[in-house]
Amino acid sequence: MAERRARRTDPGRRDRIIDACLDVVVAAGVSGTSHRRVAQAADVPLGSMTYHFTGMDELLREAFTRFAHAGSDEFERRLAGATSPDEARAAVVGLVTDLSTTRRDLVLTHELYTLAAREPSFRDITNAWMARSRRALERHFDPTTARLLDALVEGLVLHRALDRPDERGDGGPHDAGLVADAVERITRA
Amino acid sequence: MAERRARRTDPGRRDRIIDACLDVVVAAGVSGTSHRRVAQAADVPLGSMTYHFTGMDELLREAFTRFAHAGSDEFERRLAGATSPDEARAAVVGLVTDLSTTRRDLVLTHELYTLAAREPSFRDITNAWMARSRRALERHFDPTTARLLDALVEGLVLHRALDRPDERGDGGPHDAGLVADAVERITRA
DNA sequence: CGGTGATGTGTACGATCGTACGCATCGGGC
DNA sequence: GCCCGATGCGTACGATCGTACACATCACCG
Repeated sequence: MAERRARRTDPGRRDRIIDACLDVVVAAGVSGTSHRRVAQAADVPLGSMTYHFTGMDELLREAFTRFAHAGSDEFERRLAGATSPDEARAAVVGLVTDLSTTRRDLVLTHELYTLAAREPSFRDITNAWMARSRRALERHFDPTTARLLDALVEGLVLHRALDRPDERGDGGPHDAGLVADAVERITRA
Repeated sequence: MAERRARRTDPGRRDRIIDACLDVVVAAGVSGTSHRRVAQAADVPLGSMTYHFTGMDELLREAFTRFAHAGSDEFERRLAGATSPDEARAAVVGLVTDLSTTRRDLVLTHELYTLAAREPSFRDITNAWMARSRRALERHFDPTTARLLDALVEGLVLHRALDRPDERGDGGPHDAGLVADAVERITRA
């Protein structure tokens, strides 16, 4: 089997498993994620699962760590472009309205929070994420404002996400203005 | 078996199953919740599960509906006592600092959000919850402020909950003041 | 180029899952 | 007081799960 042998030395197999794990979580939820399903999604043999990871916990931890890093990066990237308080405010509004807008991000974020609510090891991931967000905000706002703003963003994203009854709705046309209003109120202290 | 027969006519068996379901979800997560575990926790035979509920989905839906109602009730109860804007503000601060403070509430809330993020039928539950919260807030604040306040409360509760590295920490002594500050900023428009 | 240790895989096992369905049981009508 | 339809339960089945472990395969060294 040439195909089989080709698989043997496959760098990035671990990476592919991690990515596939996130895909499966999006599709089936953590509760529906199994070694077998991830293996199939990543197109690797079942044995590879236990070879590369000690169990689902480790796999999920790595997967969500990757997801959180990507989110943090985007968060920082958007804020880094701002050179004035007004631009920073606009960037924050953009974060709420654009970011975490896909169903994928939404689902993964909540799955992560749920895990974090239960297990401290996942809370480390969310804590690191929050710390980075806050640090990025503190480059533009005082610490207290940064903290409140961070919480506000979290709540707004969450509400925007759950508010829409259908899958594709965009929360209505007034939303951008509403978010801007909120950011304004918090930051204008 | 007298014991067996006594079980036959057991009113409130359904209720007990629903309550036990929530307990199991807290302990093991939705992903670790099975008919068998809930049956054991509720001290009912396995067959009762499929007799009273068509499947886990229906059971979870009923359980979380109950949970959401309890949360809504508490939310309204606290706000109903306020007779002035200042008292309403204080009530909101109390909501953030006291409510959703237990590990149980925290875990259940996020499990619910996670389900809502994936399935519309659970989103109905969260939508109803949010609608009631907003309506309660609108008795004291204008609609826009109510909406923003609702989002802020959500974010603050979440951050307070995840912030603490250990299980029992209380988020630090400055928190009540911080929350009051945030509420002040949002409502003083 | 042949041997060998490391690397990765296939498979089989025991546990646990949801669910279907035959049967025990009981309240109410005659 | 007895039967019978409805109510609720016990059990068994097939599917799926995680995991262990013997074994195939490859890179590398002598």
